[in-house]
Amino acid sequence: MALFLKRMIFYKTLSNWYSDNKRDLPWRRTVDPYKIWLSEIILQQTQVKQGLPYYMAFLDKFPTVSHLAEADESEVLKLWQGLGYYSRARNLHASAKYIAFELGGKFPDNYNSLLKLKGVGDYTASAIASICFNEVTAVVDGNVYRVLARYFNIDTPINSSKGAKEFKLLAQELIDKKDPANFNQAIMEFGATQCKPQNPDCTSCPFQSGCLAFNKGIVGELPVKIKAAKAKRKYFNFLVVISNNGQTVLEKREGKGIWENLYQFPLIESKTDLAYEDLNIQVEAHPVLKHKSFELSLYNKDCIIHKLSHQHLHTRFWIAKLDDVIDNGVSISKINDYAVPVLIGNFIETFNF
DNA sequence: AACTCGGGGGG
DNA sequence: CCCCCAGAGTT
Repeated sequence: MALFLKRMIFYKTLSNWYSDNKRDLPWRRTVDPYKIWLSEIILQQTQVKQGLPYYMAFLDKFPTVSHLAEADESEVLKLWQGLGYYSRARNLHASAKYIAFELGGKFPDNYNSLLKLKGVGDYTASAIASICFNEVTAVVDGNVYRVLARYFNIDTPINSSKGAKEFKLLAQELIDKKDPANFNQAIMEFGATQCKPQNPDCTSCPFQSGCLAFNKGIVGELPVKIKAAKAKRKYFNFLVVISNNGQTVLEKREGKGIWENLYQFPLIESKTDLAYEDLNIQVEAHPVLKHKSFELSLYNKDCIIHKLSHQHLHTRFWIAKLDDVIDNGVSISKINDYAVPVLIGNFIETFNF
């Protein structure tokens, strides 16, 4: 009985707040599972402001799951360029093909079926199932962790398996069974715009009297998170070849690491900062320059430091102007057709080919 | 359980 | 420098 009442009050307060404060976002004007799915994948670890233009561009180019399924992966990656976490794009495309060609175009319509899609985990399956199909499955994203940790004063680390279970269970107890779609979206919106990570607006918060963290003065200490390892330094030396017939060399990144299936200039990678002389020798001896006559120059004397969550890339670009043609080159005039990492894209934009 | 996977923005 | 973001997959 106490739980029932608590739940009632929580949702009443939340839904009132939401109806007064919700942003008008394009994916709130539809329950088309394809569009909701697309929005959820784009918004994984990505703020609305950053993801919004990509959502519009994807729907413009791929209005339905069939359009997406029939595209080449290279097209999908090109449209995803700049958004990061490129496995999302590869998995999105793979799942579109699965839906279009193996499920006959019928979009999975429940949590368990949705979970079978590549790139769809507990959060995304819950979001689509609740928003599109009114299934009572609570979402637990970064916003929900924060709101619940503060309101209920829970200090279990949110990025531990214990925390994941605990918060999922709590959210599932709190969710409004009559309107799971509205509950899920409301609690996330509340976390995103009011119960923010920094400087939450507690003075105007409708949950203030019931919020355990506020009443103990520990809002800033919650949620608790296990610290991530510090970023590692790596040293990237790219070889920008320019042939005498307007071509350069781009290589597709293979394998499991960062930027899988994106393109880059030939790369010499090292864990330590090699001495200039050693580097120069390596660049000159690189396979793509073998048996060629060229003039080598270092584009940036000071390293460009490209910062990612888990590694800092200290980068130099070497320009090799060839008095020759090259094998397997790509026209510099078509360089913008290739999906490249931001680090490469910035160079291409700045460098005057 | 720990690690990997991007890039942008805020303090 | 630190933090976070409508997380998921791999080891």
